[in-house]
Amino acid sequence: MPEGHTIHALAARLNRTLGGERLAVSSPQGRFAADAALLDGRPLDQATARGKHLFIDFEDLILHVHLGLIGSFHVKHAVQYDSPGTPARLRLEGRSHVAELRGPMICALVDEEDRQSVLAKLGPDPLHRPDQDTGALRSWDRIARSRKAIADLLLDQSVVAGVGNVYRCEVLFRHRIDPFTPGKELGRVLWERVWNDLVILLPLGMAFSQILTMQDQVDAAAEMVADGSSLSITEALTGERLGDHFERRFHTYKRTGQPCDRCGRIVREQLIGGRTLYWCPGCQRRRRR
DNA sequence: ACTGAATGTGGAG
DNA sequence: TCCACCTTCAGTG
Repeated sequence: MPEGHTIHALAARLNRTLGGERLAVSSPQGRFAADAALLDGRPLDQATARGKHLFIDFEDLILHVHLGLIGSFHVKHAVQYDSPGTPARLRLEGRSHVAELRGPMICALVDEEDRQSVLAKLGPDPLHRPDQDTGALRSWDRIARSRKAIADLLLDQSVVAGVGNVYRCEVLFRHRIDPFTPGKELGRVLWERVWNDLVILLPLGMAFSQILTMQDQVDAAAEMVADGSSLSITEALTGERLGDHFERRFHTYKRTGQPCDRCGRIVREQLIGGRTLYWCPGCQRRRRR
């Protein structure tokens, strides 16, 4: 279930529940056993997310994790140590909490040079504060030079880091953009609006552990964060509020064959950028700029 | 451009 | 019961 908001919430949660502690590290499943032994007994200094990548610093050793499509990294109270189903690739056990990693695409020990080369390949991340101001221009540099469709470019992690299939479909709908518009024909001003929207949407997704793109839900969520009374700072910053606070609703994602909630035209799907794109042919037409 | 892995799980049939 | 999938990379045409 991972787009960028999930990984950032996970990093925050690991810091809160296991940060600073010396951990019992193991690989019940076995495939990571040798490396787990190297981490065993070391302090977890810091977990950091960038795009969909997670880095966990254990002194000079760095654990690099990418969940891929089906990976999961569950953090739970140590008392509820009922490990579900298959043994975990990686198990981190602290005094109060246990984290278990299953089915990751990447789980490897790396050095600082490796980390920097991963980061160097990533575009700006709407959830990374230093990128929030500069990201629109940095990503526009890439988009403006590309003939590829904007729907394709949005999934390219070297253009924008952290956006996945749901956010791409939904943000294109929110700005009524024809997904097949070549990057170079999109227009800088329109792209800036999309970027600024992502800078709002991904942090809200992180705060609520749920992708929110319907404007009524976005407004309600933003108000709860600003309000502070209904959502604690901690919850907002760590994504501690898990799911089911909002009904799962989208404009186009997985709505093939159903009428568009704005214009009534039938939502369509098509493979682009290797993934299923959902869009409304009525709202999302090519525009002259 | 397309295919197969990693391997959990919710929703369609 | 099946299978697509909020992902990416390595390996093949």
